[in-house]
Amino acid sequence: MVKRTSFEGDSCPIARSLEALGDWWSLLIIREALFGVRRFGEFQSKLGMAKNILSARLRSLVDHGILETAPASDGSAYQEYLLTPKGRGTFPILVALRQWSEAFDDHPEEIATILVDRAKGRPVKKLEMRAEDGRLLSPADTTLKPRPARRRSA
Amino acid sequence: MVKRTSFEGDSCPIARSLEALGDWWSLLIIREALFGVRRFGEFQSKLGMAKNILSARLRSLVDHGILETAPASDGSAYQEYLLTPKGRGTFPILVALRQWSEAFDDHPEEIATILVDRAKGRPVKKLEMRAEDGRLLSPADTTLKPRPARRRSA
DNA sequence: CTCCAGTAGTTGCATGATGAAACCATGTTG
DNA sequence: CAACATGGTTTCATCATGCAACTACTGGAG
Repeated sequence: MVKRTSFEGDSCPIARSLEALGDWWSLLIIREALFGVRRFGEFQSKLGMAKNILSARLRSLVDHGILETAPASDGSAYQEYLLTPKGRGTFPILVALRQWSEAFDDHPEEIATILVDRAKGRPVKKLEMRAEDGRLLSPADTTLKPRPARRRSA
Repeated sequence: MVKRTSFEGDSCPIARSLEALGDWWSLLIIREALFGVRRFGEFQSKLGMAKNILSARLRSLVDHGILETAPASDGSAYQEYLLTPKGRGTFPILVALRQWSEAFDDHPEEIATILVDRAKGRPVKKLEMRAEDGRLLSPADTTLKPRPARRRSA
């Protein structure tokens, strides 16, 4: 069996995220969902992707608890795809991807939109990593520790 | 011609990021690089991936300006792969992926490591989205605006 | 009720991407 | 130079992706 290697059992949380989100279209589907897209046909026309792939991805995202299907809402007897809290929790990931493009893309003039604070209409600040006490952290200021085992004693 | 659809010309910055980072192994390679991995064989043994795929990904990451090849460093006449500033700029993306796993994974007990502040040994805070003036923003507090055209007048 | 159009998929087939292992080129060691 | 390690490329089988065609169901017009 050759199969694409799965990261499912991997102990690295990044690999585990990619197991659910790392497929070619998944994050773009979630992006559309965050914009309010709910219907199959709407995803399909906005993303311009093949319907079979969309079908497979939607099912995978539902299986991973990122989307859930709801029966209707606009009268028609079809179903729609709604983000779960877990799905909405991907927002920082999308913001990080967006900001990385904005900062490093070779052709930033081709980027059509900017993410702004709705109240002021001003661009949002870059995501910052901070310590518990609020100190700003750079990558070099961080390190990995083994996860403390959850106590099993009484 | 069938070919995987490319997001290269897409105006969405998220799609543009995924064009460079969205391949199945790319972010894990970058994760290792951020940990200090530099050599082909070291990537290969740590990630357990096929050498041909690693070779293709490394080349792609170099082409995208995320990694660069340097001639030596440890005496041997081989080359090594170093992160560029653009590559190091992916750190928030990896942190966002990690935190999403930590927050929403169905089996968080399988996650082996936690990212901590090196100085205090305490977990880093969750990434926060803030307005220019420092107000904390939720997804609903943000919206997209068309990018203001760069003035071409004299 | 019947016909027609639209929505939401599924199925089939062609092709690109991926994975495992073998092969190779170069440098390094004895 | 022979033997070995490093850093790949090539080969081939399988998986994933993409496109088109097809089906099932819904809703509305006549």
